[in-house]
Amino acid sequence: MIRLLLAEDHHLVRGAFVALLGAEPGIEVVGETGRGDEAVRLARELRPDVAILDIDMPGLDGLEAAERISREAPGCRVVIVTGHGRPGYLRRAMAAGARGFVGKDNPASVLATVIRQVHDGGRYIDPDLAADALTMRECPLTPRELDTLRAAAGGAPVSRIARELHLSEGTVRNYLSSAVTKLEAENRHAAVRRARDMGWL
Amino acid sequence: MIRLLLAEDHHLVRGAFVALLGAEPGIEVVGETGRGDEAVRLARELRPDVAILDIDMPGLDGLEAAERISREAPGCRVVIVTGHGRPGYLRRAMAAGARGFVGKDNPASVLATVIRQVHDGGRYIDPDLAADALTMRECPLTPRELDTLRAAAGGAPVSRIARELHLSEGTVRNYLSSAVTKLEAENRHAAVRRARDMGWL
DNA sequence: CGGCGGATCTGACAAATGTCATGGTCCGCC
DNA sequence: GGCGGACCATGACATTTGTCAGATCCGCCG
Repeated sequence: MIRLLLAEDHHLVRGAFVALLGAEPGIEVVGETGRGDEAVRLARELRPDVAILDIDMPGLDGLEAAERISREAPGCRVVIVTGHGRPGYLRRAMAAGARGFVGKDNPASVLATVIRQVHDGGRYIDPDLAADALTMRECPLTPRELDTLRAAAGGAPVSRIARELHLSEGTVRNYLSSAVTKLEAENRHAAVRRARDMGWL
Repeated sequence: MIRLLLAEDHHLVRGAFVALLGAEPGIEVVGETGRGDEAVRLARELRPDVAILDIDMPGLDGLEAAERISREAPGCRVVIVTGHGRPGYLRRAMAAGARGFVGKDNPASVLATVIRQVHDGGRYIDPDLAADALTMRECPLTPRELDTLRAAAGGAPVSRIARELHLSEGTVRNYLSSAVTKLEAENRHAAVRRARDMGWL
C-alpha cells in the first residue's frame, strides 16, 4: 500500500483528487493540506511514501516545500503537479529533489501511474514540459537584474525600487534596461511578464 | 438522474471532478471538455440539465460561455466554478444568467449539493465571494478607459495602443491617467494589475 | 603580470509616460 | 430651451523611464 500526502491549495480540487486516488487500488491518502508549510510538517510527522505537491500554495510554494521535504523527510518521494507549464519550474523542481513532474493538462489516469512509478524508485517527467525546458535557454539575467525585475513586478516606480535595493535610480534603470534587452521585450513590464512565463521571476 | 456537462481546462482536474461526481448518486456526467466554445456546442447538442463551467478556458472564457448557453440552450442551468475570487466575476456571472457560483476554496462536498440545488430551480452563491462582491464598489471606469487599459495590459507602448484604438496618443495617455487616478494606482501597470484582481479587465 | 570578459554601479541625455487645462458632444432633467 | 453632468478627445508641459558611454572591481587564462 502506497501512503500518500496530498498538497493542493484549492480545497475543491484537492477533494476531487482524493476521490480520484481513493478509487485506485494500492494507494491510500494519509494526509492532505492546502498549505506548503503544512505539507512539510505533515511529511515529517506522517512519513508518507509519496508527496504530491502543487506549486501555487500559500505559506510556502510547492518548490520550496519539495526542497525541505527532500531534506527533512528523505524517505518521501516528491511529485510536483502544476497548472502552469513554466520551463524554469521544472528545472527548479529537479534541483529541489523532485522525482516526478506532471502538468495538469494530462489525463487523470497518468497521476496514479506516476505515483506508482515514483514509489518504485523511478522518475517521471512530463514529456511536453521536458521538451520545453530543454529547448529553452537558461535564464540569461544576472542576480541584480533579477532583483530589480522582481521589485518592478508590482508596478513600483524606479524611485521606490532604488530605495528598496539601496541603489541609485540610474543603476536601477540600467539593470531594467539590460533585462528588457536580454528578454527582447518592449519595456520593463513586458519583461516582467516574460520572465514570469518562463518561471524565472 | 441529473445530466451534467463539465467544462474545465485542466484535464487532470477535470478527470478528478468526474471521479468525484461519478460517485454521487443521481448525477451522471454526460459530456466534458476543456474549451469554452466546445462547452457551448455540447450544451446545444446534449441538452444537459446542468453545466459546470470553469472561468479560465481557452476558446471562450466561462463567463462568455455561460451567457451563450443561457441563450442557446435555455433548459440548461449554469454553475460557474472558479479559482480566483474576483468580485467582478460574480457580477458578470449573474448578468450572464448563471444560477450557481462556487469558489474552488470550498470543500468538495458542496459541489454535488450545489448541482442538486440548482437543478431543482434554486440558486447558490458562494457566501464569501458574495460578501466581497457586495462590499466592493462597481467598476468606476468608463468604456474607453477599459479599452485603453485592456490594450495596455500586454505592456504595449502608448503609440501602439493609439493606433489600435484610432486615437491620438494624448487621448490614450489621458484615459490611462484617468484610470490610474480612479484605481488609486501609481502607474498604468499597477492599474492593470488592480483592475485584473477586481475582475474588471 | 597583463589583458580579457563579465558583473556591478553611475550620471547625462533622449524618449516615453503622466498630468493638466480645455473644448466638444450627447443625454437627462427642470 | 437651457443647464449640468458624464463621456470623449486633444495638445502642451512636467515627470518618469529607457539608452548610452564609461568607471570600477574581480576572476580567469595565457
